[in-house]
Amino acid sequence: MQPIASARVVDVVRDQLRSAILAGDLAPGSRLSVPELARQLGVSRSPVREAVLLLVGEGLAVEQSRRGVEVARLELGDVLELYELRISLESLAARHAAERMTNTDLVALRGVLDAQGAAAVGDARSFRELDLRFHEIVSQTCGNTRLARHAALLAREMRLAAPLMVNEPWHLRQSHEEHRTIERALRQRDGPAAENAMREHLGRVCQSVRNRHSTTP
Amino acid sequence: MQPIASARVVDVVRDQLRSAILAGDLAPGSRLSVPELARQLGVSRSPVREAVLLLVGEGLAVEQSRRGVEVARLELGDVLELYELRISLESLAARHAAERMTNTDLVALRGVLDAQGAAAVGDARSFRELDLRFHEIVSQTCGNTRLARHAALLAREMRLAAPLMVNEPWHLRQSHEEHRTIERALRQRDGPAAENAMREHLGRVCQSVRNRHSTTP
DNA sequence: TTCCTGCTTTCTACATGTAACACTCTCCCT
DNA sequence: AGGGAGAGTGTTACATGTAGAAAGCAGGAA
Repeated sequence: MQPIASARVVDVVRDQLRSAILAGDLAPGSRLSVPELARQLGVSRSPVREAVLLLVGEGLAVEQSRRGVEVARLELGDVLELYELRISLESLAARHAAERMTNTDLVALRGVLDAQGAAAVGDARSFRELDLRFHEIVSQTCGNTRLARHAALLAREMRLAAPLMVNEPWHLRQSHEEHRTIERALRQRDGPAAENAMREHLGRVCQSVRNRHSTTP
Repeated sequence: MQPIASARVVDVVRDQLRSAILAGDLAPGSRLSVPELARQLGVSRSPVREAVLLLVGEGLAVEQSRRGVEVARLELGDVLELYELRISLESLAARHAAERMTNTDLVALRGVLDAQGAAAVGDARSFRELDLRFHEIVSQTCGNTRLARHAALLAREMRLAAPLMVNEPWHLRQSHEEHRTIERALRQRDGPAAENAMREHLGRVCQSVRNRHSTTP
């Protein structure tokens, strides 16, 4: 059996807070009061304080000096910054993943895409979930552990901006097709093709977010 | 006067520990015992514990589950990972910096390069210091705050690998010339040229590190 | 010698105590 | 009515207490 070192309270609290933030239960701008959270979670303040600091390190929360920590509020500019970074990092990851992915990884990736193809019709929530899984698999199999870690951080931080995303069905379907193109390149072990496909995919999504908000400010 | 919010003990401790690590006073692999450090620094364990966790978040230390935290030990593979990321991020930063740098920034950059040109002869330590400043200025003026933050983290983490670096005078001189090329592109506001120059510069440095250690393992 | 066992020491992880500070609300003075 | 003092509340930041676990060491058996 694997090491179950996650019996640590701080890890549990961090995961719970992260889930609550990403699910929207803790809205952007909410103050994260350590004593209050400790009471609600039934633990002492120490692990809560640590967990909150870790979330700050992940970019999910921001601390203003002496006034405590609050859930990060992402503007359009932040999302564009994040996309720019994701384009750079994930296209690099895709290139390496094409050379280093195992067949098991490819099967998993195909599974995610098939599920996404089935869900793509109107269920934006499931679609986004599978989108995350797709990008996560590519990033985590690139062989560069630091690249994987930074990419995961960026992807998570971006989830805070869910309300700014474009959820039109045709747009989701287009994303799905682009995912298929990326997967094809990965399966053929064509690094440059995977890199380009990933860059174009994220670039197009970024552009659509930008258009969406420049026309309806 | 500006807000002197940095009277916080945790910030002071973090800076001291970081300096000690980067200066080599705390060698890679050293255990960071919270009670011991608290005694030495004359503060309680709480801020020390927080500071240590922050350093883990920065990649300067690693925690093995339940066995505490120790200063990160960078192998050749880690350095290559870091260079790959830096190439990706800093070349992107250079492109944007070309468009967004102020004239004041350019003057500062030129100043760093002139100092580097004067120091390049045999003083590898000063040279490296100015190398850091050069890359820092470019990254910090790119206009993308997250990109700047991630680039700064990578540059700092890489300082842990000082013993693996190549310090031959001809190599330093070559780096300096490449810096000049980058600066020229930035001054001419030529984004793509700055991007390419940065990518080639870091790529060459990375390659020289790789060669150095594949021939003398 | 090598291996096992039990003790000792130290640390981590969590809990709790507390001074100083920030915000809010009330009430009084002008 | 409007503005400001001041109490009251809640928080942060740091200090300290402590159970349990891990590492190191000693000593004895094979």
